Amino acid sequence: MKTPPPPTGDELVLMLATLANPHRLRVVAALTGGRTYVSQLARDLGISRALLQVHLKKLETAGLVSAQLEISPDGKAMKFYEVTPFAVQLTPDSIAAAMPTLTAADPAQGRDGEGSDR
Amino acid sequence: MKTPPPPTGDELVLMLATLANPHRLRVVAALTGGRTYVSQLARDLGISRALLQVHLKKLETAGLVSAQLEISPDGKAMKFYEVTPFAVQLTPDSIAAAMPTLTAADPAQGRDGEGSDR
DNA sequence: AGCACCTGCTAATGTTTTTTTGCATGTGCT
DNA sequence: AGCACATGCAAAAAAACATTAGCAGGTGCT
Repeated sequence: MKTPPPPTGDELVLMLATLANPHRLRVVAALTGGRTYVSQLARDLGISRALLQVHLKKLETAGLVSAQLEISPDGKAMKFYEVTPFAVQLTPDSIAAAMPTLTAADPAQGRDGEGSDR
Repeated sequence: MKTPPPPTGDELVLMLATLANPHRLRVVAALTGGRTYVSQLARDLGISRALLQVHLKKLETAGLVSAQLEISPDGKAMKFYEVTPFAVQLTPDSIAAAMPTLTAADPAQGRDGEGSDR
């Protein structure tokens, strides 16, 4: 088996920012136990559907979960979610390695504001 | 060598929330190349000292970096920072494993608000 | 004394998240 | 028709975070 391709700096921040939330971590954990549909997941986690949907959308945007809309035998439209099998190693070095691909406002450009600070 | 102890749910969120910021990631990356003092680091990264200090404080609170105040031979007080050699594997399973120790507002307690949603 | 560096803190401001509320739509069953 | 479930979206309120600006204090050198 080979190591999964390391994320770019931007992907890394997005991933970290997405996982840096209790609700979203719980969602990932819950889905690790198997796929489910929105309403059911909301009941399992004890949060409102509206809130859960927002979190699911962010997780999906970060590519941490994926969804597929299915029609249950009794005609109900249900959206099932499942986790994406991601794997990222977080260490000072892995972070340093991702920095060159971080495009977030890089101050090391024209801006300069030191000197008369005191 | 053995695997470092997995973080608790709370430590995990704190760590993720702390790293989920471009500036802080750059700080970690910069320190990976060796320790430095605040003002120098601010110049290297091209950001204000005030801003850097705030970020350093958060990184330190999360235990990702540590500092030691030193007096340079010419009498200047300088605060050196260095990275903590952390290592966390981020996968659906590692996250699920940390959930039982996540104390952030756990809806699955007394609260109950389903039923008349529509 | 005045300048160059170093550190630290806070109040105020701007921005971005997070959560709630409310409304719309659709199917099946009684 | 009315109830139970499912989905989706968006505006508005609340809370958390990021950044700036300004002030304080200290050492050494010219």
